[in-house]
Order: sequence, then C-alpha cells, then structure tokens
Amino acid sequence: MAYQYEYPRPALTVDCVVFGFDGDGLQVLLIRRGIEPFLGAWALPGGFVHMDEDLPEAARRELEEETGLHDVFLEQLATFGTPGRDPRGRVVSVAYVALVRPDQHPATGDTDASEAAWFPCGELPGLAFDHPLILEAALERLRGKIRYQPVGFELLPKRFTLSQIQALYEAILGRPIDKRNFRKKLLAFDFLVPLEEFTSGSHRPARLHRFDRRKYEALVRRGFLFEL
Amino acid sequence: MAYQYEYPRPALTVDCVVFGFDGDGLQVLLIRRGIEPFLGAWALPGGFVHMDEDLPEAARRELEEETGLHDVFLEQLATFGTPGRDPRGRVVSVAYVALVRPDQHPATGDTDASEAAWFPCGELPGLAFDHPLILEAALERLRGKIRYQPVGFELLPKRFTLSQIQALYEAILGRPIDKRNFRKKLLAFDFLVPLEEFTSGSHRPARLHRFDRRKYEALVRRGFLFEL
DNA sequence: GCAAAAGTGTTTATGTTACACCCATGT
DNA sequence: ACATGGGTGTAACATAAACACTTTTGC
Repeated sequence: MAYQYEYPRPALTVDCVVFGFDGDGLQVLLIRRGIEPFLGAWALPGGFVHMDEDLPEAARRELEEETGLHDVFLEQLATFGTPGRDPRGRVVSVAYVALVRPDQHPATGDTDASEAAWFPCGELPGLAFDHPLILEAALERLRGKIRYQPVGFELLPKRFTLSQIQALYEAILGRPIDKRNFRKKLLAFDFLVPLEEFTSGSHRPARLHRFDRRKYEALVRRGFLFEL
Repeated sequence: MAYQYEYPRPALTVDCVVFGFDGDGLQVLLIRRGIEPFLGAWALPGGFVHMDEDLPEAARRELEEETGLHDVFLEQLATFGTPGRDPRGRVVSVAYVALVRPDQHPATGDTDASEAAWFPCGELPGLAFDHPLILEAALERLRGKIRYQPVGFELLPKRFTLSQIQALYEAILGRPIDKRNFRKKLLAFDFLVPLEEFTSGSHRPARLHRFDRRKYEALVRRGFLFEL
C-alpha cells in the first residue's frame, strides 16, 4: 500500500429506494430504525459499505439483511453527501433504486431485527435523515425512466395482463391512459408474448402475457428506442 | 458526536469529465498527473473530498485547482467504487460532468502545477485508473441528455449561429441532421433570440442568436418537453 | 465569377389522439 | 339478467422526414 492516503475520510453508506406495485398504486418499502440516530423512525433500508465490497454488493447485502429481499432489479440513483445530512458526522450515501415484483415481496414483518413495511407513495410517514430528498429523486428517475426503458416489467409478476401494466403506467405517470392506444403501441413493439393462460375471477378472464427480454434486447441492438 | 461510526472507511474523491466543443468535434479536458500513482499519465481532473465540503463544491474546487476553470455547468454523473479501481487502496469516486463554453476554455498549459489539455473525444490517450469507464458513462449521459434538455447551450459561446449548434448536435449524436428541419424545430421552441449581429468571414455572414433561459424555463413550467 | 457557407417551404409519410361498443364471466 | 372488467378499429390531426435552389460574402 505504497501511496495510502491518510487524511480524515467521510463515512460511506448505501441507501435503497425500493419500489413495489400492488396493482393499484406505487409503493415504497421502509424499515423502522432499530438504532440511534432516529431510533424508531421510518427510513430507507441501507447501511455502511464494507471495505472490501463493491457498492451494488453493499446495497444488496443491506437490502437482504433489513428486508429479506434478494435478486431484485437494482440501479444506482445518485450520491448524497451534503455535510450535516447525518447527525453522526460526515456520511456520504450512494443511493440505489430497487424494483421488486409482487411475488418477491416479503410479508410485512418477516425480517429478524428490523420492521419493514410497504407504504403507498402518496402516504409516506416522516423519514429519517435526508431520505425524503432521496425518495423524491428516485420517483423522478422512475417517472423519467419508465417512458423509454421497459423497467415496468420489473414491478409486475412474470405473467401479467395488459390492464395490469396499464394500471402501473398510470400509477407512475399519474395520469389516465387510453386503453386502445396503449395496447396498440405496446403490442406493436412485439416483445410481449401472449400466453394461453387467463386470469380467473368475477369477470371476463384476461389474457396473460410475459415480457420477452431477448426480443427486447435484440430490438435495442438494432437501434430501437422504446418510447411510450 | 454521540454516535460516531468508527470502522475503516473508503477514501472519497470526485472526478470531473469536462466536455468542450471547438466548432468541429466534442473534446475532453484532461490533466497530466503530477503525482503517483500513474505519474505522468493523463487523467480526469479530480481529487479528495474535504471533510467539510459538499460534493459539488469539491468538484468545483478540484476543477479550478487543476484546470483554472470556474463557473461551469456541473452535474453529478455516477459513483464508481469497485474495490481495486485505485492502487492506493479503497477509493470511491463521485464523478461529475462539466460543460464549458469556448470563451471559458483555459489556454492549454495555463495552470500552475499540472498540465491540462483538450483531446478530441475520438482520439483519447490511455487514461489512469478506471477513467476510461467514467468517460464512457459521461458520453452516454451527454448523448441521452442533449436530446431532451438544452444542455447544448452550455457548450456554445453566448452568441452563436444556427450552424454552430447544428454542428454540435451532429458531433454529439454522431450523425448528420437535416438543416431545414433542424432550424424549423429549434426555432419553433421560441427560446432562441435572433440578434442583429452577424459573423464575418470569407463567406456569407450568419446571424447570431442567444439562448433565452427565462423563456425556456417558463415553457418547462407549463409542462413542455424539449425533444430533438 | 467562383467557392463556400447561409438561408428558406412544400409535400409526403408516419405517428398520435380521440372515441364507443360488444364480449365473457360470476353472481 | 346484470354488473364488471376485457377486448377491439377507424378517422382526424399533428409531427417528422425528405428534398434543391437562391443569397451573400471574400478572394
């Protein structure tokens, strides 16, 4: 370690904004803090980065430790480091966005130490640290991203109806979408595979589809741009 | 400091990808390293974050120290922290993108300690650390961003011709653009102010324009989306 | 008068929006 | 039979793409 740098260093954490979709509204997974500072307050899952682990690894580890979630879609959002954002001293946090499918959702309260719970995006409790700021940035990113990359499929079950995905887009974009135009456009991309399976319930069964990642990626390579 | 965290911490740096435009191609400002490691190699300007400064402040400070640049457009890009990316040990770097106008360009070699120079994006020298990776991410961001936000104006002189801005878009997007369609669309946004000044030179003088940020922001507030 | 870049409209093709009714199921 | 959500096509409109010649200046 010939050139080791020896001045004081900020502490480094990761925080995850975990989005889920319950068929109706967009939701965020929060944990109740079990330690000071902000003991008992709701916060984004996250924690300190270990010296030998990469940043996404740290995010995944903290996510699993605090919420039981694993194998989720994860993407770096931004880094927050304003002095004073953490009362313990200088702490810089690399924020991630995670998207989880309903079948991956942990049952509320199924983790050991900390309590985790889903909150509808519109009814969030007060949050610790500068987490409201991070959450706002994550929402903005999601709203922007969903319009030109098919991240929505990371929030739906593997098999889903067209109405479900439309409801998801309406929830994220916050406006109603015309059913016929939405389906026309989405199906024209040709990366949705209609299945011979249907929902059952009190009404007319809806055809299930799955997202064909291969077809999507082939399109992307041919210089195609998703835009909805 | 009741809850100070006392485990080993990664070191934290900022690095800046500085883009410029010379009327022909996109360029990047690099510095020649004056210290180990990678002594003598070209690298992105950047350095360690002080304990009491915010991240953008640190980026601006390093930029001024190493290149003489100040008052530039600056935006966070992403954070790079893979173990092993710096031979001195664990160093996590928050990368920024800076856009500078030609009139702000430092004369090559006008800084004290380190040597700074512009390189065309297509003819970059070998770079220190994982800086090629950071640069690639910055280029991708710029290409994406220029299509829906008028960041291009940060790379042009305050007064510019329509041909100059077209050349900039062509350089960044890497493809030719139809002159008439480009002008029609750009002028239709109505945030370009035609001036009563013209270039002089060996050919027909071109009218100069300036970007009216107020008009642009008013449009954005009315729910308008730039798209080119 | 020639070389070089500036400037200017129209037509065609493509994509987007608006819009209303019938269908299949469970109760 | 009725309530509920699923499913389908067309016409009007708006936006994007293709395309060629004239103008002004310096040399």
